[in-house]
Amino acid sequence: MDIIISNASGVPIYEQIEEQIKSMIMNGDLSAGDALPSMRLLAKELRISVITTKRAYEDLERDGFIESVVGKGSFVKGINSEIMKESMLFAIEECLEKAVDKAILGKVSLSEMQEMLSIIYEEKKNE
Amino acid sequence: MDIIISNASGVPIYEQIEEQIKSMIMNGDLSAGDALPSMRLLAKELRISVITTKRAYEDLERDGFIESVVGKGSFVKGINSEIMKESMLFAIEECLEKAVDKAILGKVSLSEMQEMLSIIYEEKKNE
DNA sequence: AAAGTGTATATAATGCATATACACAATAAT
DNA sequence: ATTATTGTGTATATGCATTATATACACTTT
Repeated sequence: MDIIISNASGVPIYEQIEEQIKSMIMNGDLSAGDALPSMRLLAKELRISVITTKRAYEDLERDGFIESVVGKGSFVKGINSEIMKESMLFAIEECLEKAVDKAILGKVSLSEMQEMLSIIYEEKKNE
Repeated sequence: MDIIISNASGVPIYEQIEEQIKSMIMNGDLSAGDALPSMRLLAKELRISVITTKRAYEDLERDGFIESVVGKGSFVKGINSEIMKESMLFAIEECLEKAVDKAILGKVSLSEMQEMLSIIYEEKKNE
C-alpha cells in the first residue's frame, strides 16, 4: 500500500490516509472486495499509532467506502464512482474558495490566480 | 471598522481579524498612524472576548503591522507595501497547492480547475 | 476619582495523536 | 478435536496543542 504521510502540510494524518485510499478506489487501484492492509500493519508501515489508522478506516466506513469486520480485516465496498467524483470535486472547491477569499481581500486579479494555479499544477503533476 | 466574522469557515476568529486588517492597510483604507478600534470596543462589536482581539493585535504587532501602547491604544505603523503583497500571495499559493494536491489525486484536469476557479471568483467578487 | 486603554493569569472545550488493554477469528501445534 | 498462538478490529484513558473565554490587573487620560 503506497501511502505517503507528510507532517509539514498541516493536514491531519488520518485525513491524508483517507484521501489517498479514496483516490485509489476511484482510480481503480483498489476494487470492491479487495482487502486493505490491517490497521496494525499500516500503522507499523507508517510508524504511527493504530488508533490513527483506525480513525481513518472508521471515517471511510462511515462514508460507505469500506467495511471492517473484527477478526478478519477491512475491505473495499462496491461504490458509486460518480458520488466519489462529486465529493472529490467538492473538496477541491472548498480549497479554491479559501484562496479566492484571500485574493479578493488582497485585490489579486483572477488572471493572476489562473497564472499561479497553472504553475503550481504543472509543478505538482510531475511528482 | 467593518470586520466580518464567519464561524462556519473553520478559520480562527483572530486570524480572520488579522487578514481583514492587513487587507485594509494594504488597500489604503488604513494609513500609518491611524488608530485602530480598541481591543475592548472591537470585542464588543464582534461579540467576542477581549482576549481574542488581543490575540489578533498581538500577532499584527509581532509581524510589524501595528503598534500597541498601554493606556493609549493601537495604531497602524508605516509598512513596506511590497512585503505585504508578497505575504498575501504566499497565503493564496498555499491554498491553491492544497487544491492541486487533491485534484491530482482525483485525476482532475487543470482546465477543470481553471473553470471552477473562474466561477468561484466571479461569484465572490460581487459580495 | 472615573473611564478609557492594553496586559496577565487561570480555565474550559475541542481536535489530533498516542499507549495499553480488550474481544473476536483464523491458524498452527498438540 | 482441543488448545495455544497469532492476527484481526475495538474501547478506555491520557497527553498535548490550539482556540476562545472570564476575571482581575496596570497604565493613561480626562
